[in-house]
Amino acid sequence: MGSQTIYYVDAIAKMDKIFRYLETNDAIEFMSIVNDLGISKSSAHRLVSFLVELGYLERDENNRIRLGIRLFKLGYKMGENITLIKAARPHLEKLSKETGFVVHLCMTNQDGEGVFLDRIDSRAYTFTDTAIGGKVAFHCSAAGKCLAAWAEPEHYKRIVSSLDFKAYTKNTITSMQEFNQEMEKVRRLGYSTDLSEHENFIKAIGMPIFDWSGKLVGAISLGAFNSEFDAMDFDHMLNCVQSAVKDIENVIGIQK
Amino acid sequence: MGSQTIYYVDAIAKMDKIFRYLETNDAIEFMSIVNDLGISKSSAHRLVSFLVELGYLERDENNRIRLGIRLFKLGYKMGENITLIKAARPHLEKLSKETGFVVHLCMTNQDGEGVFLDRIDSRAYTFTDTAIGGKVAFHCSAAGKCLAAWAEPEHYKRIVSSLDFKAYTKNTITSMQEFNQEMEKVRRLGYSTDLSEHENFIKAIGMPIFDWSGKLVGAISLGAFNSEFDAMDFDHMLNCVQSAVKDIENVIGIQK
DNA sequence: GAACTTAGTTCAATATATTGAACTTCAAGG
DNA sequence: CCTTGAAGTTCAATATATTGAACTAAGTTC
Repeated sequence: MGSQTIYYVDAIAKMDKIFRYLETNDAIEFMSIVNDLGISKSSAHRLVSFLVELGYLERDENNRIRLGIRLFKLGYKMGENITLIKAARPHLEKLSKETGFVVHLCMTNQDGEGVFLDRIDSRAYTFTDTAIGGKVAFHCSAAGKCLAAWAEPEHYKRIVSSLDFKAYTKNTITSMQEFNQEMEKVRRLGYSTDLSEHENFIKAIGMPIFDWSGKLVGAISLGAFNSEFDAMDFDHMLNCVQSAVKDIENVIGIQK
Repeated sequence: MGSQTIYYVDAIAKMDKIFRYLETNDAIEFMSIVNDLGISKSSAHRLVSFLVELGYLERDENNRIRLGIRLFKLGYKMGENITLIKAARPHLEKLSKETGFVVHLCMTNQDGEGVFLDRIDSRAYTFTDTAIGGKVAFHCSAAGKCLAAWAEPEHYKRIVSSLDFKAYTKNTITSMQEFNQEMEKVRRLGYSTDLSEHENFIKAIGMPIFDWSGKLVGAISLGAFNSEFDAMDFDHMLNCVQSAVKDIENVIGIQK
């Protein structure tokens, strides 16, 4: 799966362990770093204290450890480098407002993986399992299918070879044959669907975003709980997504 | 000024140097890490390679080094912990739309410093010098004045003792006496102003945000170029800012 | 194609960080 | 008021990382 580690810097690896832990836990106690992450007390203490000094970690009112504002700052700076986010944001918000559904923006990162770039929550709820910056499944998500379907040939090969076909629901695509058929269908229709293939209670439509040269730059998806999704006119949803994509593509066309 | 370094972890300090460098430079060459940051080639190479493996850095098409998606992800996660951002966002956008001006959201961090949390650019321009996560000046910015004016007594003392009274323009407050007078005025009026005190060509109004218990949680500011600012009715601006603050305070009141 | 420059690699001596064990506080719970 | 556990500190032996120098490879410039 992941590329094997060739390089190694101890303090960085430990820091990364702590950050990973803090992605699933808002705040942790110092001793859980020692006990759960297997870092010795003295070096953990030094490392954490230094990271707090630099702002990468913070201590809350109960002296528990949290992610620090430095990461917020750097993450924002990183996000500014991704022009797609800025270009898409207002149109994703409009799309979410029009439909009341949850909107996701995704792109392919440099390692060829699909990642979530942005999410607009619906008025009523949010999908908490789609972490911004986190990975998008290619075989069972609407946006992921688009990223795969219009990937460059060699990239497509890499995607295909990396598929694990994990069956999240009974509708999940679990074979290469099914996947290739689905890809052809997506390319033919110009959009993708996720019909409860990742979560039993969620359906979604996905559509690719191309730049002026016709290169795939990302994909958006519009998702909702099954009952809501089924209750809405499919063509209307499709039109809404389509026009959001058009708007985004126009903005991208303007900027360098 | 800054708290002196007590703890130190070499690899982390080097990483921080690189990140700092990448805050002002979108992409850098490997040798500039060696030459400009004074990190030895062999350890720089190992460190950078490992940080790239983990996703904290990325290499672009020209093999230059950039901030990585991992920081984006962690920064987003960190931002989610700051509920004020989420609560305020839509109302800041509304305020920006109503006035056409640039809106900033600020709060005090755990070290007692003022930091920018969010910025809504106007249709026409953006203030590129206000980095999200960066520091807000207490003596020469509209939002910073509010953060100071309604700070808890011991916090206020700390703020006052940390003021350097750097004179950015001829209007900048440069003495303790002036500053204390200004603070009293701000408290009396219920809002603050920055009349070209930081940038010669920019003016702004600031207002504090309180939670249900009356505790200061942040401040917003509405800024524009002098000509635009002067052209708009002051009371109208004030009303717009006021109603945005009210809306934000209502949302904060609802959530825990 | 000769001369540079950047990037990446290797190595042994040196400098630095890690470790666990032992100890001190401090606050909470019985 | 005694006990417990989390948090923080210190230390010397051990393990690990850093360093600069020397080298390869690849790309650029003149």
